[in-house]
Amino acid sequence: MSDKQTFAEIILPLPLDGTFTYEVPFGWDLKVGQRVAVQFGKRKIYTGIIHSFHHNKPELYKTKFIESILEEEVFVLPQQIKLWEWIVEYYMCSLGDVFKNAFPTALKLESDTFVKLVKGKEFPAEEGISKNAYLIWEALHHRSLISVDEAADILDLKSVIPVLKELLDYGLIELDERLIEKYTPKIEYYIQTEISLQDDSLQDVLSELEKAPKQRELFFQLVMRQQQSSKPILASKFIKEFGGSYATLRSLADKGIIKFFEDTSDRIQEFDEDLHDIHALSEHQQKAIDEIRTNLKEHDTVLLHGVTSSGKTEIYIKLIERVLAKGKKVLYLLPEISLTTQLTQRLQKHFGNQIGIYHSKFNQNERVELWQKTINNDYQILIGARSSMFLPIQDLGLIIVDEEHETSLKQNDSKPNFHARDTALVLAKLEGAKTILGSATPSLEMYFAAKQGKIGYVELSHRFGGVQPPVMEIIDLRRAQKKKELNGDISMRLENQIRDTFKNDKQVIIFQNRRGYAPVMECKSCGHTPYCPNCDVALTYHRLSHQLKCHYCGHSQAKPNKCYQCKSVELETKGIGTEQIEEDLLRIFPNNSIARMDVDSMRKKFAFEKLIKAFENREVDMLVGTQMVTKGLDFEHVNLVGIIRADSLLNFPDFRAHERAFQRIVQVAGRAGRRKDRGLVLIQAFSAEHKILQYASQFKYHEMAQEILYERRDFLYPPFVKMIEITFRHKNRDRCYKTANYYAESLRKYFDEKTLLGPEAPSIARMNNNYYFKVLVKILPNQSAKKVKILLKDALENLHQVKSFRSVRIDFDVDPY
DNA sequence: AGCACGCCGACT
DNA sequence: GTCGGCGTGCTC
Repeated sequence: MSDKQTFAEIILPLPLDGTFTYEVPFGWDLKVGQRVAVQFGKRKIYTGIIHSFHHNKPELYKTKFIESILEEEVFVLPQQIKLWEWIVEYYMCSLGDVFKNAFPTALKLESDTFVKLVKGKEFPAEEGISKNAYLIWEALHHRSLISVDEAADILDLKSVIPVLKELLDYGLIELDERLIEKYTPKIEYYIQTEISLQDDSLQDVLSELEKAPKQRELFFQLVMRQQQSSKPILASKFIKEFGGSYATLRSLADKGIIKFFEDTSDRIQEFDEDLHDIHALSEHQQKAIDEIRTNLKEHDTVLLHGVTSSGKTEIYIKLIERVLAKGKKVLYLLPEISLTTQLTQRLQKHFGNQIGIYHSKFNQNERVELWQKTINNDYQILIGARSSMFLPIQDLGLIIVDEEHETSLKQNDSKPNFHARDTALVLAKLEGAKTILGSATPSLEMYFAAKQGKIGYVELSHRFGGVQPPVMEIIDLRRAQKKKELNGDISMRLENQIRDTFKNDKQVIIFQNRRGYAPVMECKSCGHTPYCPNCDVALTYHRLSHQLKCHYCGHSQAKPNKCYQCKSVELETKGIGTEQIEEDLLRIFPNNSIARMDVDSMRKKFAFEKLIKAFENREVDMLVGTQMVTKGLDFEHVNLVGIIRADSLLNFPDFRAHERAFQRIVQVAGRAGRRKDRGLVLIQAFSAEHKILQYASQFKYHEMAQEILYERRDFLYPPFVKMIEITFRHKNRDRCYKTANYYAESLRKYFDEKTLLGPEAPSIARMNNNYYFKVLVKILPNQSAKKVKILLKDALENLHQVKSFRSVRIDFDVDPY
């Protein structure tokens, strides 16, 4: 027994600041990182993680005792808690927010409240007690335990608490708070028989089953199977192999001929194919590896700038092998979308079961198993998107952040708003590990850091196997339009080239930056466009479902036949999306197989994998898609890539728009001609002379970077300043603005008009019936970001002194994307 | 985030 | 009157 443990600080999965103090029951011996159950508030019980121990009795409130220890094993490592705390500080969120995001859902429990009868009590005859109370009391005679939700159902009442409270006050019922374990181990059924081929009883049984041929067949097969190997036989697999059903096996079991037994099994399938070695590295690859190693002697981080098709994966594999040989582990981070593709398969073929993959398509039970296997050191390499950096990996030696420039590495939709690349650098530092950042088009932040010598830099500009870079050609849509060389959104040049490519038995990828059919509907006579009732955005037309949908709140309605405003029936659709391009192309190429790849068509499980297989097997000639087609796909026979309208990439009201446009174009171009034949990339654009298109079409990364960096420096944008965006949200527009304004005003004394901007209404000023305002703060290089954050927090506290400001929701987004 | 408590408007 | 809607404050 440890005398240190009088009080424990507990991390709870709630969006509240800090940890909570609980008393450790006498004689308990707890460990940091263990999962415990504690009561929080009047009755709720939550799972918490032990953060630390101390004996400072809190003066301001009474502590509760820890209810129970959920298991002996530790689920969270001390270094993970350190990382969580860094995220709290840096991204200005609460520890509970991080815990909620970082920990598998199935292991974070929340209690449900049940009620049960107090024995031997009569229902009081007096008046004043309600009829509803009686109904619940009645119901409890039929079922001993009723949850609060069920009670509400019984009474068909929304607020059932007052009724239960009544019963509670009379002492008729009592509350029963239960934690329900969400993770259930997977149980599988095995079959066996005692009878073997050599047994005399075999004939007896077979003749006994004369009248049940199915049972006889299955029984016989089972006997044969057992003869061959002593491995336990999985019932489901057996049925798949020999036909029949569970019912047939059951009947055999009922007759006592076979036996069922159960066992827990892994949900995560093992990789049981043969392992392959990678082919020999090229001279350039080997040189890159040597350079990386030299760089790693001086730096903790190296940026590997390798053009598409340069064979970065093989380089990673070699580096991983070295780390594994030293007994250290590897974390391989990449954008979600690249996870489902060929890359993971390639790594698996090389490393087999040493790899654990953490995937958003895994269900909660699978995630728990992966988490457990990770902490048990079952994997040497972990691959996953953003959230895999929270896995409990011990002895981390190397982190690879592949496609480092991808903006999806930053979490935007929920708290904490962390950037996986930047957080990975901190994790590496905490663990004493090295980091490799890889990209064909590095982010300007990392490129700049490399130029300044803060991180190492290795450039690999040779494509593997002497593959030539694709030929890039810009098609001026303005000219094509004038010359009437435009068929819908497809220029004659592109159309002809597609035809040629098909003739040569090659494949085509078409990139269009927008999903859906035609994003907005417009009335031809009055110009009216239907808007979302809850948000300030035009509704998007989805042809397949014949609906108008809002991408922001999920609202959908049937496509109108008449204009809402003037009742005209002449409605047209404006703007182009993937659906419409697909339709255009199907019209032009009716004899070819065309598939669409965007969020809408890839929603189903394995839809992505299936489509990629089909394209690889050349069942599909042409792929039309959004961003998705730009990410790390490797197809041998794609010779032509078409970009429908590059302008849509350039005209974003965002300071990163140009950088991203360049990245997108170069990435999608990288899908063309990855083998012997030289690829062709056709970029259609109205602003054909745009400098970014020029740079992209000539693969002039350094020039592009130089130019954009000058602009960023002049206009105070990252990487020259750090930015924090503060979002205000409220149902009442006026109150929202006033709060944001008060907040901004209170900070003016610390900033000038160039470093404190707003409040400004965002381009979508209202979402889900909430109004939004934003304030942007820029932190100059000579300022301490830490101090600015304290300033912002203090201003928030100050703001909360005013009552009417308290109901406005305020969120910080550090390094917004 | 829950949940209680309190105030207010809408109805069996 | 009572139900349900929301604003407000608190939770170790």
